[in-house]
Amino acid sequence: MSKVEKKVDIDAMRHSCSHVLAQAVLRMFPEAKLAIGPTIENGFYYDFDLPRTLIPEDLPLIEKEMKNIVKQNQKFIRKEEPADKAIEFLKAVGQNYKVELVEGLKDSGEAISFYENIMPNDGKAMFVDLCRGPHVDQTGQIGAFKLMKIAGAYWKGDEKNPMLQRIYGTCFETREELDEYLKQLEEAKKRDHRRLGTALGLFQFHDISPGSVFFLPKGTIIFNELLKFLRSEYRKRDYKEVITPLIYNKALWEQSGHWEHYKDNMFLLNMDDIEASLKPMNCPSHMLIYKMETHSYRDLPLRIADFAMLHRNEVRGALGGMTRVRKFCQDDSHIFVAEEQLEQEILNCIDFAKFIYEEIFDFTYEVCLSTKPEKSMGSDEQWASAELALEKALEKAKIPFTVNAGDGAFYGPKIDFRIKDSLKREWQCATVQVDFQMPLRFELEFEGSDGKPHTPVVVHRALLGSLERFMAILIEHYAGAFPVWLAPVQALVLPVSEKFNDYANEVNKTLFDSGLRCEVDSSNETLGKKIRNAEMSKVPYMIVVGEKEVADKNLTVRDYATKKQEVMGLEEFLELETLKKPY
RNA sequence: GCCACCUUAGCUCAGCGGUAGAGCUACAGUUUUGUAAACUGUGGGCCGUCGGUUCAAAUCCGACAGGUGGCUCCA
Repeated sequence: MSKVEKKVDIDAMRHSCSHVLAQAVLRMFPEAKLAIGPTIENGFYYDFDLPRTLIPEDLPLIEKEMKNIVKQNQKFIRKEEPADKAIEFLKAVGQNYKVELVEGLKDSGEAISFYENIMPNDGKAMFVDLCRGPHVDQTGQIGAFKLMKIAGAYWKGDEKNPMLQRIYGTCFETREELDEYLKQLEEAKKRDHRRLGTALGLFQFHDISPGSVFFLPKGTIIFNELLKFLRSEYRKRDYKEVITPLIYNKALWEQSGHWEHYKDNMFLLNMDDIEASLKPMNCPSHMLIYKMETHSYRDLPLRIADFAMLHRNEVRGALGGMTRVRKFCQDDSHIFVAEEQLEQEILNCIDFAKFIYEEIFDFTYEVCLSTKPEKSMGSDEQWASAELALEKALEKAKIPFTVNAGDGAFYGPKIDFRIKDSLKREWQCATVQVDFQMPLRFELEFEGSDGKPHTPVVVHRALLGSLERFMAILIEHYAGAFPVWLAPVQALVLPVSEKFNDYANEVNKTLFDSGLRCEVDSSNETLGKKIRNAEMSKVPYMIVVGEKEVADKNLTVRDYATKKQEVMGLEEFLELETLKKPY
């Protein structure tokens, strides 16, 4: 290969690498059955049905075999076959998963193509795989790769199908890029919210209540600051907060339809010998609240907000950190509108979300519009108008979005805001959903200007989503170094030695009285150690006081973000722009 | 729920058939410190739980619990 050779297509290279993986696995396990092996972000995977389960020690052996194949510089040759011949061939070699794939393709009219690997010198056939391509020309063009992990995966992603063994790999053009990527993964692990949560004393989990967070005092501060911020916005945006029960007679869930659709995910209990449950969501409670009074068109939009804790009995395997929990709290609201107010209200929600995501937290996010699923309630006209309302609002807000056809809730279409965690996994945070069904089920009404009863439309919306999940993402976003308004400890006063403790306490009291969350580190440690401790707990401001500061009645302020130190007066410090809250 | 792996001191981890280890933390003393680790000493463990194999189990096997990575799910 010459160095001036045109850049290989990275996806073709990764896909070729997955074929090399399959060939290597087939060498080790001739009876292996191949499923699919596509490229993914930063790499590829391949699913196999193998005679035994793989162990982690297998990966280096497979990798070694792969390196041999790359060294042989086998050629990739594309061949097309009629579907019948392809099936006949695949059946002959016992590749039943591939047979199934071709059968699925048969009627699509798509050409059935195979890629064969042959030795460059004698043309000896080494491996052949059903594949759409494209591939690189020769295995020698595959750059640096590494097999990452083994996982189980259902054939065609359906849990009724047999579970296959999936091997994940990563592949880059150069060794340097691969190393850089592996380093990035290491760095990402350092900002994992579970690790930082423990290191910074924010929260813990306990075996005794899997899937539920114990917020420690410092984590509780962050949680409550988020609530304070939201409440201040609610005041401005005319939301009305309510407090609702957690336990409900099952009759409520029967009325809402959850008993039928969601019972398996609810924690059931007994109340006065009646089946009851902890609420997994707030909607029905708010329908009840709506019905507690009569409503005029003048009341609408009526925005009911609730921070009630919700319990969902998620299957154990789905739990993970604070991103997927059993007990959580949403910044939930149900907005009751007249149909003609719908589009404007959706726009209000989107503006609110945009304000939070962009101006307050500076997140990168992706927005997705989910439309009518197969199983749904309501008329096609209603769905179409709701989908149109969501689409128009997104366009007006100038938010780019993708459409996820058929992924809406059974009661209406929705807009999701998704944010990636440190490991690049996407999590749904904000959601804005239109619902025509719940108002009908609960027979909600308002009196129109015509004096007649009308049915309102409900907008379900949560902007942070679950506060637990949002906090997890915030922790990773800031790598634990929160903006001052969220920081559990905002300033730490560090006396240079015991002699200056009095002055330190005096400074601390002034800061404390002005509302700052501050502490004095009067431990018997060197200043260097105190700085180190403060740095590790990511305190935004370290205020050093010693002989000079006592004499000049001022402070030396070390800024966590900039690592710079500046001498200033107490008043001056309290005036800092960064100390201002967004509420 | 499914597949794989993991679980040792408050935290991070070593030990992997022969009487339980380190660093940090905690506590006590010395030191009085000027911007990322002062020094000395002392604590601290049913080696996740239960069962099995063995003369002997943190170590091997099994079950259970919890966690992690995937899959499925995620109103």
